[in-house]
Amino acid sequence: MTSPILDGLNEVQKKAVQTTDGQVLILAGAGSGKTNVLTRRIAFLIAERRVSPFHILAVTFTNKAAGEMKERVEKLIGPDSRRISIGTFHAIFGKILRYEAEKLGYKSSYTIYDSEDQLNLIKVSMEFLNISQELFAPSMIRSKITKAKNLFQGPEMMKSKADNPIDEKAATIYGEYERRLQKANAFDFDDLIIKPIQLFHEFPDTLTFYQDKFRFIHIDEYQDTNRAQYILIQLLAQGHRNICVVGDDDQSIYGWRHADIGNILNFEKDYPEAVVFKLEQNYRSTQNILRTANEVVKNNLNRKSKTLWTDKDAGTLVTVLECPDDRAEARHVVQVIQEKIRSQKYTFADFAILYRTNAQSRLIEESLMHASLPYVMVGGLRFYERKEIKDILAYLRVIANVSDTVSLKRIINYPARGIGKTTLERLEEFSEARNLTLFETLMQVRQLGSGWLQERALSAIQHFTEMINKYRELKEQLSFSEWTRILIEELGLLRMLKQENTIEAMSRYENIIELMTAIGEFGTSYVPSAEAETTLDAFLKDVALIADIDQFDDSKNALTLMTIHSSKGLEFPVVILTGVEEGLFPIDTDSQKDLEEERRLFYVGATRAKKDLYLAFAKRRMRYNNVYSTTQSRFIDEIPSELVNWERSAPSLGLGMNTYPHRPRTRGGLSRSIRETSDTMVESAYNRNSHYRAGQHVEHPTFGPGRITEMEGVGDRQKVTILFNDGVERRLMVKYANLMVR
DNA sequence: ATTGGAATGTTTTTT
DNA sequence: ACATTCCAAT
Repeated sequence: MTSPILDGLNEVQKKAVQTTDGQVLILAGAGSGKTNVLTRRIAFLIAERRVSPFHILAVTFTNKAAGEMKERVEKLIGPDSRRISIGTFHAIFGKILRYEAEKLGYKSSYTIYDSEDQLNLIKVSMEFLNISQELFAPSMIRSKITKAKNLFQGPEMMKSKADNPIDEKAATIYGEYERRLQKANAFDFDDLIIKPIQLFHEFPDTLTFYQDKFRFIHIDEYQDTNRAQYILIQLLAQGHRNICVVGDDDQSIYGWRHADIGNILNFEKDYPEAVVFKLEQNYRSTQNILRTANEVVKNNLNRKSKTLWTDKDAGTLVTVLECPDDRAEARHVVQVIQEKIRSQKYTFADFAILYRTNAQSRLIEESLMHASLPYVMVGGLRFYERKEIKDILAYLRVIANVSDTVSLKRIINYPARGIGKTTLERLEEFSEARNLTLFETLMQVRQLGSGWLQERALSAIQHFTEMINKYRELKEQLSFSEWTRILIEELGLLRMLKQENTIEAMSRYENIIELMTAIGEFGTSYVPSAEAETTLDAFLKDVALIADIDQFDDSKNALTLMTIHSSKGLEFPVVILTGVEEGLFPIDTDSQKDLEEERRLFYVGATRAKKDLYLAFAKRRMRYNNVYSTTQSRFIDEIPSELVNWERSAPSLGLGMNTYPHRPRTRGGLSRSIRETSDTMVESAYNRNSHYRAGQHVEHPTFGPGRITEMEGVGDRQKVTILFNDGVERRLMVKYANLMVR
């Protein structure tokens, strides 16, 4: 059979694509084209096997991966592909819950609680149960509850399995927490997986419906699924028994999130008839990089044996950068990048700087800023988790779902309107006694107003409920972005921030504007799928399920900074792993199991590289407040020495202009505020040397002297095209370029 | 009810 | 070193 869908695939890949019926396990090493196989398989099902897109389910690990897969399938078979269900577990089953909420006693306007909301609710539950938060840390309780949920254990089962007083207490809190979640018409992240299981158990008809809908099931990154996800998929797959899972046990790095590597290791036991394909040819990296990754991961005992190979060249050696301390490491990494850009045909976007912990990004960022190199950072503090954003989202959530008590409490007195702690306490007691939601109590407070609250509080409450109700009506009449604009205006937050006029307030101000832009864009692009989600519900769901990596925009010409976890699935010509030290990477050497996961993480990081791989480590590093002496990671020792080129970092003083003995300090501390204020800071830098025009001679710290040939954009987005003396024309962001007028 | 300063915890990775 | 939370003062 010849089909353009199979073009360019190797033999194993073709077979994997064509084996559409029954159970298929695709063990796909890093860079072996597994996403390609998956998309072609889906296209093949539709185009060749004449399966309706309606009957296909594809679960990906991130929204970004889902988006890319959608795009690629559409390219192969056209717009019909839009009816395929592609998305993350959370997105797909969140949507199903939207339709089926009533059966479980929820409303379809349910709210999704993130871990901060979760923690709030756990604290409330503990207060209610009179359990000491000093003795039982709420965050510890949360992790126990979430673990139970991921193992598909309810409060009763958790209690019966508890073998110590802490677990028993946690199970009790779990029960109360569940009760309150339900009352708030809210699901937490884990519920998006386990409530569908519950739904399918309780309503066999519904299960049958979805079994019949999803006749062909695909799960990407199967090694990172957990127990609950496993159960959910088993239930669905029992219908037509067509299930294809793709994964790589060597890339299982989410054990700490209760992912169960056993799911992939035992697939053949679950399905004795399963056909297994091994994709072992790597199309991404050089031999040296691949050998490095293989040699290290080989030390793991618990794995399916496979060896990646490539027909590419040996390539350059892996470079180990030994640095005296963490600052020297950051500086050296930047020097390596500048040198490569100068001497070879590399551009900023070719580089990724990866680290084990987000905290490591700070020094690297400082170093990059100092050298005026453009970068995008994935992770860190997330946009939608910033306080000012969450405050506004809380309004939207309450307007969508007035039962959402966690959000309601967040905004009831923000901005301050005279509903204080005592008032709130009374209201909550009252709600509890009458089994009302907090909002219901607020609505009734006037009728019952027999002196139990002060008149001032009463009228404040009335104002508040009137406002919320006004917007509940307004949202039916105006467009999403129109009524949110009016809401934000009425709250007066922007005015407050402007008055404050601190750097931080300005950054918050900008963030709110950015949120409004995002709302505007969402409002115009969202196409409601008939009688399903309202625009508001859909927006809130998207926001709740967004991952850092989803927002990563690889079209910008900038270096990439992210954790190794976030880098899974991506590739870059040059990858620099930093902090490759004992105690940091591997971070925890307590148990063999954890160590093996760290080693797999190393494998993931190393195999992101196409051409050049750097491993940097520092002999001394600041953590918390102290300086610690460290040694190179055992992973470095596990690499055969003939693959390694060892470089010692130059001493930190007396170097060229790229060192920064005393970096200019903004007032007060650095670190976090840099990220938040960078726009403002850059703006002032931009104002200092703003008036560029075409024809002007300028100097760039990396590329040297050149002449401006073209200008475009304004403010932060201003770009210049410069013809440099090496004859290369480059387009740069003025914001980052740090040009000097000559 | 709001504000400011002190005490406390946090950093491993995140849907 | 930071941010959040807690507590006392106004």
